[in-house]
Amino acid sequence: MSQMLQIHDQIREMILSLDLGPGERLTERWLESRFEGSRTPIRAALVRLEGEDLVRRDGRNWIVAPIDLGELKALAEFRVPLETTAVRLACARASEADIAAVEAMLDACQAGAPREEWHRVGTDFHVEIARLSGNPFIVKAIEGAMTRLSRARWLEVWTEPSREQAWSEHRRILKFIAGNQPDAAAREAADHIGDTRDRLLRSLDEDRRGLKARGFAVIGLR
Amino acid sequence: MSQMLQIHDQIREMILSLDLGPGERLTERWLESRFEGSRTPIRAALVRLEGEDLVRRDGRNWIVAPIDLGELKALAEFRVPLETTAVRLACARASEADIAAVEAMLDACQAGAPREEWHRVGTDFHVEIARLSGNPFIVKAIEGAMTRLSRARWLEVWTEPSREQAWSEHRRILKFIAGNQPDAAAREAADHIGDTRDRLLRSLDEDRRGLKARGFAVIGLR
DNA sequence: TTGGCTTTTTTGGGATACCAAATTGGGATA
DNA sequence: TATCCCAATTTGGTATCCCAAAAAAGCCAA
Repeated sequence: MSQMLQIHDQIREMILSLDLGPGERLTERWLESRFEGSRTPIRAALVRLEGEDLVRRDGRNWIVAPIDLGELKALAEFRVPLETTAVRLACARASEADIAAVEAMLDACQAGAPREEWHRVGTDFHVEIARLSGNPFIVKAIEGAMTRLSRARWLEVWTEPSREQAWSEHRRILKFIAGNQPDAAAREAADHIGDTRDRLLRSLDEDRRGLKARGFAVIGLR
Repeated sequence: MSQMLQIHDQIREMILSLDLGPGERLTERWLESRFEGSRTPIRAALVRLEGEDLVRRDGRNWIVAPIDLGELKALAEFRVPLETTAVRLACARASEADIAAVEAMLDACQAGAPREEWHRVGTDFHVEIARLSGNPFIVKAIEGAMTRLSRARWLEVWTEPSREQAWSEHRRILKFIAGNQPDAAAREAADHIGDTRDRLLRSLDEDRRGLKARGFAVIGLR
């Protein structure tokens, strides 16, 4: 793989894991020394990351995209029609094997699993459901939405009960798809997205002092 | 504006106007001489265009993204839930002035207008409706979808009657939004997207010999 | 100390240099 | 004439180089 793609993936990973804080400035020269490559592949990686909206311009400078809490509501509003459509299509199109694979993914994440694992599976579930729809545009849109949500979900306290609730909601959605009950699956999916949004906003609101203390640029944080 | 953005916009325009044919190979050195800039800004522009899926990699080479007729169906399937949601939100949120502005845009395109004008307004209408929803993610998704449709619409015969029908369907959607009738607006929008897809596929199918003769890489063309 | 001014440094944008891999083109050979 | 092989060319990937603008650091005077 080209050096540029390696650098792109590494920076992306650092951003999504909050290793690079939201709003933090990135200089091409610092990245140059950090990744031991020249500016050419680094600049290409930055342009690419800008297209994914993980990195932005601030005047002439590069910054890690801040987290915008206002976006979280718009994002839920965006996801509802897409994911309800996705589960309906999944009912019509997904094979039993496809569904079983998603089920296995959920099973693999048990109570003792590390936080990173829960985080990843919680994102991947929605992408995989989108994939069951068979529509690549829906998949890409959900991928983008979940990526944008990803960092806020790290910030979420992500307590045991909220994990439990999300997990059981995922289960329920999948069950309705397996049972070919599109209306119920769609209703469940819409409820789940709304619940998740509320959980997220509530816990971020409770934790706002901690976020400021860590110096993260979180827009819309009172 | 930076040279890279100028070059990006110019290449983008050439692609969307079919000045650069779908599937055509682009070499960085040719673009260099064509735009009288060095490879640095051209390379950045290409990476950016790749993010918009207007340009792709073919091995080590750059090519203009081919047109995939199979995508047209998936694209309509993607647009329906988004645009029905958009018109519903527009009913709830758009001001009379906002709606009047879109109406004025339609009015500005009269019978004698050049083909380019019809093409542009036909795309912009959907983006502007999405904007009335107030949801930036819906706007961006619709922009992307309409961009991907754009070139296929040039290939469409785009006859007088089909123009007429599209125009009156647009009118009807807008009227229902102005009258705050979300259900009717949504039904109208869904029908319009389906009708457009059918018109497009039918006329592309009829015209397939002409497309091959022009050497365009059109995937899924029998 | 502080407020404005100048000088120095740093930064991103662009141009160019260099390389390795891939492609192309000829020409020798069967 | 067809085929194989090697040299020359072209291409994208990367590393540097140069520049103008912006930011930072001194620095002097009030």
